[in-house]
Amino acid sequence: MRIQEAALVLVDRDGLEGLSMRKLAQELGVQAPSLYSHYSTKEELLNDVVDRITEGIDVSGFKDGDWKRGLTVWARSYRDALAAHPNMVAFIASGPGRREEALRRADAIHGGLVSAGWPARLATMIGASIRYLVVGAAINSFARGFDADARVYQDRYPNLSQAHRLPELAARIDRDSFELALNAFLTGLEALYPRKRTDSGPVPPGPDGADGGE
Amino acid sequence: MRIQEAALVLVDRDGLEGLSMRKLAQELGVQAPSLYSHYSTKEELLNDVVDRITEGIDVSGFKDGDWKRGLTVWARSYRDALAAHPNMVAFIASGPGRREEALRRADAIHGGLVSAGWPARLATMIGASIRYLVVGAAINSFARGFDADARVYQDRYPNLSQAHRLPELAARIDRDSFELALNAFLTGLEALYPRKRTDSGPVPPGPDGADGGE
DNA sequence: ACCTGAACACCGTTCAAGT
DNA sequence: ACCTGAACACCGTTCAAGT
Repeated sequence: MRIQEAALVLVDRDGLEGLSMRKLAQELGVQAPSLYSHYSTKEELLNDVVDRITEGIDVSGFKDGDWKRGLTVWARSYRDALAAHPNMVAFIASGPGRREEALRRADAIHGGLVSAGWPARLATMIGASIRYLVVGAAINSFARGFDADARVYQDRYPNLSQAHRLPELAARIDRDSFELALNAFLTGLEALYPRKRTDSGPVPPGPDGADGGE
Repeated sequence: MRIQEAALVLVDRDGLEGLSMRKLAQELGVQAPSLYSHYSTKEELLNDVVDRITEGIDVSGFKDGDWKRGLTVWARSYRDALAAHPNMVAFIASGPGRREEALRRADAIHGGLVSAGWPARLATMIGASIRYLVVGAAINSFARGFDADARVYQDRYPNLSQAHRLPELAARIDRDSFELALNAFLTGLEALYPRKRTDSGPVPPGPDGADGGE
């Protein structure tokens, strides 16, 4: 749909609160109420935009029962997808998480972990943990909002030749911190729940019926 | 200030977008423009509310160089502070992080890690990782927004007697996932950077001057 | 120093009416 | 099925004026 694309362009350029139905309509050469012929609400439109972004997330890394690789591929592509549209992160994160594409992918993750031998309850918690890291990293990004705050950093680092390098430094810190967090989490997970290579088959489900629908 | 308290009550009750200057003024028995005698902007008022929430975060757990305990105390009280005001989380997270109380506490964490023997660069990354976990957990909370979505869950779990227990189940999954993530991260951190008990003294700073001001 | 009424430039959304 | 103009009930914020 052309509407979603125009909306995403506007959000990327002007921020989330820079998107109004009137401005979006103008960009499309139309009046604002016309948009309600296609979407019954602004939120519905934004949810479609989120679905479009979510489509780029790669959950196919679970081949051969390699859950560590599956999680790493997922986490990195998830983070990349959010980092590509930083102004959408707050909306994506604060939503109730009931979006179609997100649900489909969450199911794939859960399935990948379970068939790699993790009990359902732990699979749910592991999926949640990775989401914490990805969303937290995307939203707490040091590089994000840097431009708006440039003066503060210049005060801290009065050396001008350093100041103009701060954006790339911030991006590096963000990426390194995320990789450290992901790496340490996966390493710790293996240490806390050691498993023989031979019991990689499916495990009987636990007694808990509700694992959160994650 | 009475204004902040009233604002926080309104946000807790009606959500972040349920707070308007007009409604806040009405709650205080005053007209909206009067508020601008105390705050020059709505955002400035909200930042003060955030500072008030942040005051409850405990960064005092670093005594005796026990960095693992320091981080755990910090992370849990940080999470508790956010969970107490879920409607504020999106604003807290999306902000540029230039708030006074938050900065003071970030400095304390960094100092605690460095005097426990961590190099400055790693200390920055560890602090960022914990923030990812806490903010991600607070914003991706399964319990948050549950009420608004009750029907979806009832469809998934048509058993009524289970349905009314879902809020507590969700809260449990949230807490367990957070504890798993925190525990695995700290365990993995120790595994990736093993250190003798004897070199717990301060370590000479690395060659990198800018660690992000975290 | 604090408050007020009136106003400005915006919002999301509805609705009757047009094609 | 899609679009329009007009309107409704809101916003954050400014400003001259009052005490």
